[in-house]
Amino acid sequence: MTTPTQPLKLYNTLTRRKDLFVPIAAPYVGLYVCGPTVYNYVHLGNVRTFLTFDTLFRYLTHIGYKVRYVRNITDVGHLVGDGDDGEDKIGRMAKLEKIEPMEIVQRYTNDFHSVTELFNLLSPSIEPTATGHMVEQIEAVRVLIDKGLAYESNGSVYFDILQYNQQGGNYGKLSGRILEDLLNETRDLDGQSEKRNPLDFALWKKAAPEHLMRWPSPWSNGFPGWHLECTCMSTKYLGKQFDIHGGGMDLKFPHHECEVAQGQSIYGEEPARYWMHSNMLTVNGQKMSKSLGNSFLPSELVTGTHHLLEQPYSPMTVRFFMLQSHYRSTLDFSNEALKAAQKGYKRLANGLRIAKTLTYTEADDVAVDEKKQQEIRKAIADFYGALNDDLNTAVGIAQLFALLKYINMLYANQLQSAALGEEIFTELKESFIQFMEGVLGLTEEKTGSDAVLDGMLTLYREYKDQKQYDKVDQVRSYFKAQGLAIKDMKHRIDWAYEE
RNA sequence: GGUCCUGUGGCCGAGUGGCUAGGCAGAGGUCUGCAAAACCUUUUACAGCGGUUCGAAUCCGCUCGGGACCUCCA
Repeated sequence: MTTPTQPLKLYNTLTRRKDLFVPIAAPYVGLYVCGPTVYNYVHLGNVRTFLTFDTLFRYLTHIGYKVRYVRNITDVGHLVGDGDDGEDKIGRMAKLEKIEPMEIVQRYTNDFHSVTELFNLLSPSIEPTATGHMVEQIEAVRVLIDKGLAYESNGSVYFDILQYNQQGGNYGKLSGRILEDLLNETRDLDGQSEKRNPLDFALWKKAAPEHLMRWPSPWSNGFPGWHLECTCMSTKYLGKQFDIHGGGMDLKFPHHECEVAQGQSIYGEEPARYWMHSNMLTVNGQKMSKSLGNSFLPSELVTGTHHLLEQPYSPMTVRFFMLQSHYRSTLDFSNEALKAAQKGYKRLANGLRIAKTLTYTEADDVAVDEKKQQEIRKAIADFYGALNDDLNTAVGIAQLFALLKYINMLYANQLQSAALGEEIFTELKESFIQFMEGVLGLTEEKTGSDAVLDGMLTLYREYKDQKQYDKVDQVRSYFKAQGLAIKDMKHRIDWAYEE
């Protein structure tokens, strides 16, 4: 195991600046990401967050870290509606459809997995579920009560925020909130008599008689609070304190704030050293969310059936589209932007296909082109520089296009491989393939069978030699119908992905 | 209302004090049976006003616009 040498900087929500990433125990890295609540289909906004951390996982691995990537499935505990008197989301769906809660969980977990596969998101090292960690959660509640940081009320247990701060805690430090402000804001909403303070959040909720999902506990038959599962699962698999905790911007408060308070209280240590938050995907400037009804399902995207979509877009097009922006910026979803992304992605995909076929040819009569050598070296170095700078995939992709130029030139015989020298040639080829597939997760989307295409291409060549241009055009149409174009180069004929 | 983010060329989108981001679209060229692809060249910019500075898209202030969180949310 070589020690990673890339100086990676990550924007840390805790410090509000880009911090040099130094793992607790290099080369090992612990990464925890809040996964989906499986009560409905995941939409494209959700995908953006998982894509962000997929990229982080890939890059950390690429530069030599051994990453344990934990991404949970929330299958209980989320409340519906206002405050803590709401119903469990999964339970509510189950009642609506008259099926078992775990059937709901299974259905949407399956859907989630098919979506991650669609977008080429790598599987996490561990994918724990909240229901599978009931014992740990109950134990955590007990510890908090013992420490005087939680209290029972009517069979439910709440985290005592005022007490936490009196004991030296700093509720609000992650999300940048001031406790006094929070208290002022919530004063009016009071009406939740079970709590000592409206800010207190549920660790354990007593289940109402009609509530389907319930577990026995010392306090009541009930279910755990939403924030507790992540605390229990992250620390169980990554330790009391681990390297990186990620999630969507909208989880910063209260979810992650509560996790900090819980972890600090239970273990006496801040749970994560780096907190990362990815920004929202927007539609016409507004956050994409289920509740606003402006969300796209991945399936709608691929088929182009959503009323806001003018055409289908492939998963890799979307992946490329998202990677072209920085993860901390909002990204607006529009047809025009998607169409542009589609063309950009196709060019890169062609480059990938080509790069894999390139071979080095020695030639004594070809002069070495030092300028091009330097440009290639610089593009590769700049790619790392971009990713090291808080995962700037947008700038990274710009470097990919710089490399692409040389790959295309080599392929079209506009540049001899000998002009680069074997070392640079190999670096160019290997880097491009690794950056594309390994780091950015961008792969080719094959549309036809190679054997058939090769056959058609042979025909094309024959017709061309015989100057039967009407037939030639027919073959071209055949390719075009499959989203492919024929490339006529001086030294050879091949096909390429087209829009 | 409180806290915070944001406003870049036709479109998307990087960029935090001086150096061409990039993609898409547009224009011209090389190549070609014609195209396409590829490569080369190229047009359009930093919301407005004021300030700091030798110098600002980049820092500060104000104005206007957009958004997020404060309640479930990736």
